[in-house]
Amino acid sequence: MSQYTATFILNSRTAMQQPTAPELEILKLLWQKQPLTARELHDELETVLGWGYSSTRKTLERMGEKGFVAVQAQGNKNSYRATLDKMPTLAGFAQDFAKRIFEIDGPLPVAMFADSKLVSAAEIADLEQLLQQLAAAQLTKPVDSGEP
Amino acid sequence: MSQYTATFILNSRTAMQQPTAPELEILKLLWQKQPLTARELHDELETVLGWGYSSTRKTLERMGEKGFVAVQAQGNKNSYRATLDKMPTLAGFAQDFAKRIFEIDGPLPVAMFADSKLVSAAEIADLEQLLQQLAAAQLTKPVDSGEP
DNA sequence: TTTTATTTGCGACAGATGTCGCAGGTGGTA
DNA sequence: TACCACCTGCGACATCTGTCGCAAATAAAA
Repeated sequence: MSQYTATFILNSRTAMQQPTAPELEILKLLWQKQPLTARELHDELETVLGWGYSSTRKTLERMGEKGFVAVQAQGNKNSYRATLDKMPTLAGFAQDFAKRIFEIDGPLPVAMFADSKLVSAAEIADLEQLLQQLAAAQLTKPVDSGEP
Repeated sequence: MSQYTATFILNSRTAMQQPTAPELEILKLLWQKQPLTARELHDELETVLGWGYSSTRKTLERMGEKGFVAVQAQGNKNSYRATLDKMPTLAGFAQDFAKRIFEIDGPLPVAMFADSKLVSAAEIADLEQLLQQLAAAQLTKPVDSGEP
């Protein structure tokens, strides 16, 4: 079975939000190499996002509030580590995409992820599992009536 | 060849934005049956989004400003029609998803859309074309340096 | 220990989105 | 023609995001 916990499925009431585009960029870096300081993260992101250092830090700060990353004060500087697991997060995006954009109910065929620069063969196997779980969970989920 | 114009590719400076989640919901309805009045749209959306009538109209209004829909004053009531073409829009979402989330450069395999409740076999063929174009366009596109 | 280079926390601001409510028309009906 | 139901334009407000800048704290260097 999968070594990951399917972070997204739980928590129906709080509607666990997905990371935004820039947040995902940061998470990707962290999944590659962990932990990293704000400065390190920034230096990599700069080329891609063209941000000022402050923007990077603010984003990190907000990600902390949302529980996407954990801060570790190491001496005087903080370093960050992802608290969101890679594969469940990615699977969540995939499922949401399939469902919301294309109205595909069953799990997506993992074949489509073969060319991804992000996932290894081993991870693809996990992804398959996760996608299946998510698809199943979705079918049993009652229609959200949006009551506050 | 595809009967659609690839609305998204053009327009590099203005960065043609994609519709948001609720906006897409509205577009989907319009692609199914066109034109529709605000009230008609609302009655269908209500169950899914749990919105008030005003919210629906405001969203429609903003979609008009963005050029996603066109308004037609018919007597005293307005009806709306989508100005965004279905397949190019969907293809845009797919490509963006592949690229931004999974870092897949080539075009997505169309097989994955087979189970979509949204696209017919004929449309899948078009989708394939569009995805290929988008993937190609992406490769030649220079890195965005974010200069204002 | 005084200075200098970095950090960090936090406040700010503009723009996009979700979500309403109100006031002023218009058409049909009594 | 006076009234009622429904429509439209438009202003408002709370959030979330993207993006900074500043001042206080800390570590490293002189």
